[in-house]
Order: sequence, then C-alpha cells, then structure tokens
Amino acid sequence: MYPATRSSDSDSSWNDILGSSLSSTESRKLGDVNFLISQVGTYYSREGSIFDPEYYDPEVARIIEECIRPNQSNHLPSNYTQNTPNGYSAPPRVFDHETIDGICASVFDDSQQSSSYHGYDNNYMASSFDTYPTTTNQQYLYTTHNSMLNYPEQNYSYIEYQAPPNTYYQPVVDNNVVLVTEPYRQSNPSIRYETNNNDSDLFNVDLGLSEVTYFNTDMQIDSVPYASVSKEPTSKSDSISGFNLDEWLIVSKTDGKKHRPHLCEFLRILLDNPKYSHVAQYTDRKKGIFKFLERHEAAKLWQDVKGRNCNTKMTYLNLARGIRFYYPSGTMSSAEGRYTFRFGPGSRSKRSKVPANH
DNA sequence: CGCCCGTTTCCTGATT
DNA sequence: AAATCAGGAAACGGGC
Repeated sequence: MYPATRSSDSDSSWNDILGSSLSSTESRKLGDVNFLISQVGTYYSREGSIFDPEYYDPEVARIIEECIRPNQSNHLPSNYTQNTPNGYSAPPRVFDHETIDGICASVFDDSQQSSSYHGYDNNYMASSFDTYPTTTNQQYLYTTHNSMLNYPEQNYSYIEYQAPPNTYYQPVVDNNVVLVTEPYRQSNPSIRYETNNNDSDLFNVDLGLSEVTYFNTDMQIDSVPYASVSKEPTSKSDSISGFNLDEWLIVSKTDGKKHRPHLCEFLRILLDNPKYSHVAQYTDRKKGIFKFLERHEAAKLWQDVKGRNCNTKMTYLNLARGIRFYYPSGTMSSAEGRYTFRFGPGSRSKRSKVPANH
C-alpha cells in the first residue's frame, strides 16, 4: 500500500508504538510528513520520482505535491552552485519555512508550531526522520518515549549519540530557505531506541533526534554550525606529482601506436602502480578483487586518463557505472562490500596490451 | 559525414 | 539516514 521507496519499518514503528494513542489517520499523516522531510536529505536530486500521490492521505499528498514539484528554482539563491561530494548535479530540493509550516499546520493543526523553537530562525534542520518540532510532535515523542518503558529493557537499547565532526550532510539555511547536502561540521545529538534483535516485534524508534534534546535540555546549540565547503579536498596524487599521461598509455600490439586505455585497462594499471596504492588496492589479488580507497580521486584520475574533450567532472558514480557495464561480458563482476569490484574471467585474456614505458 | 564502440550521463528501485 | 549498487535508456566523443 506504500511505495517501495518508503521505509516500511518506520511506518510500523509509528503505528505499533503510537497506535494506541493516535488514530490511524493521525498516525499515517505523521508518517507521511516524516517521509516527506526525509526526502529532503535523501532524494533531493530526483525530480518527482519519489512521490506518488495515491499512496498518501489526500490532504498530505496535496501539500507534498506543492512542496516538491513546482517553483523549486525560485527559491535558489543565484550564487548557489551545487557541488556535492556524491557528484549529483541536479539542483537541491528546496523547502522554505512557510511551506514546512504549512504542512505542519495542515496535518497537525498546531497553532503554536515553531514559535518557541530557538534554532528555527537560522539553523533549522529538516534532516531525515527528524520529526518536525511542533508542540504536538513533542507530545508524540513523549508518548513514544513512555511507550518504550512498557517493553522489557533487554529488547531495546536507549542511545544518545553525538556523531563526530565532518561526517554528516545536513540541510543549510540560506536566505530564509532550507537547502540541502552541504557538509555539516557537527551533527546534532540524537536520541533513539534500537531493538536488540531482528525477531522482535518492536521496531526501531527514532525519537526525533535533536528536537527532543532541544526541548528537554540546556544543551548549547552551536551558533555557527555549518562548515564552509567551497573547495574540494586536496588531491594526494596532485600534491605528490603532476599528472603524467605516459604512465597510462597503452601500446597496441597490432600497430604499435600509443592510445589511452579502456576502463578495465585503466583499472589494471592503477592497481599495478604502487604510487596509487592509496587510491585502489587489491584485497584479494588472486581472485582479482579490489577496492577503491579514494574513490573520488580514482574518478578524477579516470577523467584525466580518458581525456574526454568535455568540461564535465567524472564522478565515482559514473566510474562505477562504467565498471558495471563490464558485468554482462564477464570482464568484471561485483564483489562483496562497498567500492569493491572483481576482475572476471573475461578480463585476463583481454589484457593483451602492456603499458608503454615512457 | 556517418557509423559504431565504449563509455558517460541520467535515472529509479533496491539495498546497506 | 543517506549513501551506494544494479542496470535500462539514451546521449556523447573519438576513431575509422
């Protein structure tokens, strides 16, 4: 009944845990809003792909539609350029405060929303699975918290977590607009319950993360919470030495001419050169399994090696897609783990060319 | 110029 | 939670 992109366990958690205190309509609306807000962080680059109105409460669906479809560019500051670490080039999805207020007002009919939320003016974060900080939501969170006390303690863990800096990407507010995906120097503290085993009929419960903290403690909110991220990290290989195309050229056996390598050849050369051991390494050389350690740098190298006459930036996403194109032929295959691939049986015979020596 | 290969780009559901 | 993975579809650049 819900689209596949929607996390079923989050629905269940609200329904199961809050079911006794919420009507099913209220519970579903809350789930809808949570889901909508989660899309800000996760699916910002997908135009209209995550929303199917028929799966939602009609009232909520209407608001979501207004929110994610039209006029997105109207809210973008002109000086904002998207340069996300994951390489997506689409503009960020944008929600302004009025829109979010509108959602909450409509769904929760909460006239006191946000008025006492001191972080709201300049650093509100509509991060995934955070519950919007209305007073109504606050009550729901308390209810959730109290409900958990009815479960045997060995069935869940109560977690207060403060993530390390420089690891999270959170929305940024600029010119009264919530943007997404800028690196966030320090995540807000979170409070949540996690179940201790998968067989439990209890589901993970997210207590709205920072909002609970804001309402309940004297915890200081960093007044300058966002890092500036105008520059790419310095490339290690660039700092060691300049790019040398000769390292990568391949001499054709048939005509003796040098040419730039194909992707699978590039990968062999990359892995064979200790100079790039920080970029990619075999994890099992006999089986041909390797892993990218610095995937963005690998993408940059591939861009330079390929030397395509265009000014777009090669991303790890595209590099990985290129590798996946080898799957059907058996030249490459997938391997367990992130950033991990494997040379297939079809790759060895194709390596009939050797790197040019200068 | 046209064709085709080898990606590159984009996308979207699924997975971690 | 927010990234990566799988793979379809179509565009693209370079070589011939």
